[in-house]
Amino acid sequence: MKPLIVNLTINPNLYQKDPQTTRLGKKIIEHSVLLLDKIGLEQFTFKKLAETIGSTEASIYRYFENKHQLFVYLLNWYWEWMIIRVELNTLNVASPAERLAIALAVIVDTAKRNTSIEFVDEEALHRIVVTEGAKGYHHKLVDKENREGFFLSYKDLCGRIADLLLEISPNFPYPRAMASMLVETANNNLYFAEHLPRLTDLEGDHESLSNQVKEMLEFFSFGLLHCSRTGNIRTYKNMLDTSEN
Amino acid sequence: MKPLIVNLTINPNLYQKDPQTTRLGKKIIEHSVLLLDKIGLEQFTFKKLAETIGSTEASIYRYFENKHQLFVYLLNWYWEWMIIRVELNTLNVASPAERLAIALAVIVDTAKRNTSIEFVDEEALHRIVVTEGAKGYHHKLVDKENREGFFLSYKDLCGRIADLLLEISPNFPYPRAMASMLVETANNNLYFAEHLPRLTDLEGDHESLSNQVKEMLEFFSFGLLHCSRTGNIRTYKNMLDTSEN
DNA sequence: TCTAAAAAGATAGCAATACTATCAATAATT
DNA sequence: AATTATTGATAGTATTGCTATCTTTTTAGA
Repeated sequence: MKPLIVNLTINPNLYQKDPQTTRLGKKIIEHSVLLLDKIGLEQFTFKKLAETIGSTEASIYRYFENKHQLFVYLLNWYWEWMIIRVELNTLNVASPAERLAIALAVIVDTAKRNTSIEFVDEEALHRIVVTEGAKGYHHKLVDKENREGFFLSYKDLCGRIADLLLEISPNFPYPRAMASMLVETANNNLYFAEHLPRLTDLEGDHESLSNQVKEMLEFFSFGLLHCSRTGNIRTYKNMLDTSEN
Repeated sequence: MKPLIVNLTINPNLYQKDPQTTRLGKKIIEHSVLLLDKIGLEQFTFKKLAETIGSTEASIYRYFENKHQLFVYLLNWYWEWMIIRVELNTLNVASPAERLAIALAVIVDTAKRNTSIEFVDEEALHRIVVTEGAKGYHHKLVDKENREGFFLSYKDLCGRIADLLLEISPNFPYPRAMASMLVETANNNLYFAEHLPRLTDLEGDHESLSNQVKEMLEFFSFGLLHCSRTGNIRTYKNMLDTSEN
């Protein structure tokens, strides 16, 4: 089946001129993903980007105020794409537990790709998010940018996962924290396995690794959702204390 | 009781000249913490730091190659301090579950402070770690820096928590991933509560918040440790599926 | 206490970064 | 074909991220 080519809506505060509307704009998106993947956010400059696409710094500044805005634009692209994939892949799935499992698969990128974003290398974009995504919202201007809606898509994505958690266990005490934890943990463990292996238990090639991360996230989610139905944490702690082997 | 003033050992690869040995070195540490807390990593420059301590750029470069090295130096300071606090506060505690609870309290900073680091504002340093810590190891040079031991302290800290998890439940399948998740989740939720509240369920003033984070991390840990003893995840998922609310 | 060495300060300079402004050339639309 | 939007070309500025050199001050040892 031909992948559905999706068109993403991005908050206009994230650009000066909508890059999706022009040839140069699309080239900027396309090659900024490739260049960021290649050299990383710190080394990335508009000058280098301009050189690789045969344009000029000034032209790129017409689309984005600075590299941070461009970076967050790309993050939004990614989050919006995740939302669509979760949506699409859970459409006809009745069981909320199954829908959660699908959402987790989408986030670690093991779900079958039945969507494609025009002119963007999705795997490169995923690597960028895994490697540097957190920089998008860890800085002194978060509050201002948050007010301007820079992180709406991320919050929406996490919100949908939180809703699934609640649907499964309406009394679950930490749906939002759990949702953001699952997303962050997915990315972190992919990153750690490659660069700081002592911070994870998982290893193997890309595909095997993704599957392991997915399994682990299921263990965390379904384990805790189950807990919140059956017992209370004080009890657990005491049980663990006394049944020492 | 007077707090124990601890002296921290930092990997020599993290500095050009040991800042702990000179007056200027100590001033650099002290004021880089304050300045980073105030203006953030992006705006922080050696020039500004030099101005605030009445010194010069060139002099600071004698201690640190660049601001990234200084930043990771401070992160190591923080991690080493956490290790010492966990160690000290769990010394005479027999129960591993209790020791884990203490470690979590130290990480979210609710444990009683019975140590102090000379000339460093610990609360400012903690805020820096919460806000920007992840940038220390999310970049293109991780592998090189990891080989040089830049992250040994972080891995050690997480390793100790992983060991506690295993001590409580020897069959727990993801001790390392769980340990790094707990540390990252602690920082993230403190950050989210302040800046992106939809990504967490917790709110309140600093002290109340820290306590809530601690409770949540206990819920996650003890809940999952319990799971790993009693059931298997497939079962949980199926149970959740069929016993719909 | 004098002396040598170490540390810090002062100054200069350079290449790269992060922009802004202006004007000419090209492409797209009507 | 004319008008408008888009891009390119060029220039320029302030800041950043360094390195180098030389002088002055501080420190430690004999």
